[in-house]
Amino acid sequence: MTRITADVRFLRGYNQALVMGVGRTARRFERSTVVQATGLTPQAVSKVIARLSADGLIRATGVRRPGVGKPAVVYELVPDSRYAIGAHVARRTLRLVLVDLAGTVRHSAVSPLPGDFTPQQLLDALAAGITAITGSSDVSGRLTGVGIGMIGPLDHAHGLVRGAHGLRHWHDVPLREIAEKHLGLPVHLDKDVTAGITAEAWRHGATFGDAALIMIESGIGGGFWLGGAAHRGAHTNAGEFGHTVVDLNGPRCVCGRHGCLEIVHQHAIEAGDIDRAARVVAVGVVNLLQTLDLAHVVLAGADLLRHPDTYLAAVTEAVQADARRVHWLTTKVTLSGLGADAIAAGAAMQILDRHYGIPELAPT
Amino acid sequence: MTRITADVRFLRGYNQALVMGVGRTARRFERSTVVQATGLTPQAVSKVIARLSADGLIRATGVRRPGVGKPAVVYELVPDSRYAIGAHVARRTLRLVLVDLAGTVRHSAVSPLPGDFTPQQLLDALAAGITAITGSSDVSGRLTGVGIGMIGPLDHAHGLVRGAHGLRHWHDVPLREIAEKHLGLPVHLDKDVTAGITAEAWRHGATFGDAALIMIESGIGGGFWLGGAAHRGAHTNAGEFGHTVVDLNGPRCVCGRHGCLEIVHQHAIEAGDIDRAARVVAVGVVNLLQTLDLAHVVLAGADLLRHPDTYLAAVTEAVQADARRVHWLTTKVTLSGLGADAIAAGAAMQILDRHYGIPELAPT
DNA sequence: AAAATTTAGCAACAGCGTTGCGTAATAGAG
DNA sequence: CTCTATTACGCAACGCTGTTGCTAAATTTT
Repeated sequence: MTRITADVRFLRGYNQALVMGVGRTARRFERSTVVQATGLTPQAVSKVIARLSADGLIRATGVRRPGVGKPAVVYELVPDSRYAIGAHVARRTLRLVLVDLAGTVRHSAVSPLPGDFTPQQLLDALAAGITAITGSSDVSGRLTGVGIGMIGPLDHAHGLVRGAHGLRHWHDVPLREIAEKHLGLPVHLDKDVTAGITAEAWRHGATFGDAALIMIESGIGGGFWLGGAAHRGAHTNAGEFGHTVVDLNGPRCVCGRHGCLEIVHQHAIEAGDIDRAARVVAVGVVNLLQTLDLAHVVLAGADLLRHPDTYLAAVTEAVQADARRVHWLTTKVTLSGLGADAIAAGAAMQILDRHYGIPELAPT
Repeated sequence: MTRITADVRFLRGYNQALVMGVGRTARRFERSTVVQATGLTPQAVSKVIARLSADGLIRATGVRRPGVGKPAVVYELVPDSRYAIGAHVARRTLRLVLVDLAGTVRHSAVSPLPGDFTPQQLLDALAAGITAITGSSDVSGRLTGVGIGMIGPLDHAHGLVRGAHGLRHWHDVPLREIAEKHLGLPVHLDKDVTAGITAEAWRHGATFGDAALIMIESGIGGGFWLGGAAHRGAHTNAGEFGHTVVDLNGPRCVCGRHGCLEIVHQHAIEAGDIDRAARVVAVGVVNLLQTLDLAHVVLAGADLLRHPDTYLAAVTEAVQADARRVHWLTTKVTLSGLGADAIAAGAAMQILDRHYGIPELAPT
């Protein structure tokens, strides 16, 4: 991993992203808010605000009278100033969302995908769906790109699908490249779970610490947010959390090992014992906490959302039991606030992040 | 986690750190090497090299004749220009090392610690050991600080030992503060495993991708290097890898759960079955790979080093079996090249990192 | 000896946040 | 009403970064 040089443009993007982060988190903000949140000098904040205003990303919306002194100008993000489209590619469905600069899902639509669909069929479905969305909304000139979240394995850096689980026509498909050509828009390709955790990080803002998204949807996966960024691993293959062994003498899994979290969970489901299934997931989550020490755990996925309260209760209880010995070990457990849109919305936010988020210093 | 502002001093520190990284990795380097490795312009590299030379951190050491054209000046890091002391605090021993700017261990000494030692006893042992080292080596004015790697739980950001496993006198001890006062040097406090993985990252340089250090030494812990930095987790408590469940129906562990990696491993050891113990660790390592997708796994720790080849073989085999399905999933498994010095040396490197490593943008 | 090639630095420049200071807008005191 | 204290905020100059344009030096090749 060769690091890239940092020049003054990095500073510009970085501090600009800090201010945008404040704007997304707090609906309205003034200069002093930003000064406190970022540590920038008031003068620097003025300059950044001037730049962002000129680009139409934020706007003045009134004044606040603090009692004595000149009233402070109140700013707000302009949600309609930029949009991105997010796609969640699952085995049989394509979910498309339109997300604005504030992170709000403005449109959401699901369409079926042909069984064992080909790359061309996906491209056609994407193009048709995007046309439908841009036709019904006025996003002219403000669409920044398309984010695609899908099952792996894939190579995020090169936009390459190495081979999607359960799909035959997806071996070493350069999806990003052909999608950009087909759609005429910048495309970002990532694993579904990584897109999902990005959405959570966006919604929570700068206060979002290390976190994981547990996704239960025809398999169990994990998306990670560590040190202020998505963690993808050395080969964009992080998150195969369902294939960690929790029962050395357990049943054989499709991956060849015995007692994977996923197969143990599945057996409980097939036995009709949702409570036990939820407790199995809880064991896996506590394993994650022991290993990574997370501040947040977010639960998501279609199968999980069939019994959200059962899973939430089991995981919460296990996490609290684990931390009971000490007062300082606090971890929040929540359901994803975006529901079924989580992955698609996160994929869209990854596009917006490319322009208005913290610039990367270490590419690849 | 409030991010801090980035100003031009960040650029200076960042690009300087890139050049220092090249200097540590390649023993000798010239301007064109740095240009290629960092992406900086030749002129920028000249400026950075001028600054570093003025500080005595690097020096010209000759010329290379590339065939045609003006010969290139060859530079090298000046190892003796800066030193740091590293301390590895275990339950019954204190290991102190002197590390130079190149990352070489120049002195190493182990002294016993009293059973159930107190903070004051540790401070005295530290002071005595440091005096012995500085007495026998000429490090006057070039000692940058003391790094302490010890068992947790602790609070890295505030330099606070919350309570060390198995030690009674260590509850909420502000070790960094009192050690800085007692020793008159800057002190960095971190978990042993985090210090250990930092040492590996230093030795491997910029090419070191996501990695873990597995430490087996009266317990099983893990140190993580993710996204170009040490991963400590939300409460500096990451790495309790030994307390992840791998056998749902396994024996009860001291932590209250059943079938933790650590207790299953310990049972195998007690049964005299080292091979089985090693395979248990291998299962844990593969679990990590599935979750985090690592490029390197480094094995370390006193107990592991009693049977290094057995562990290395078992883990290597399990990792290769896991990756056999695909060609692109490559993970290197190695023993720590620093042996028993790994933790102490890493703690020292954390001090050097503070001055000459990549500056942090997101403190706390 | 002249040309080609490679290395390296000087000087001017653009862009960033910072500092110093002046100005605008308000509330409250006299 | 007038004056003062207070708060908000921007202009201008500055220091620092890496970048660009160009010149000079050192060596091999022709």
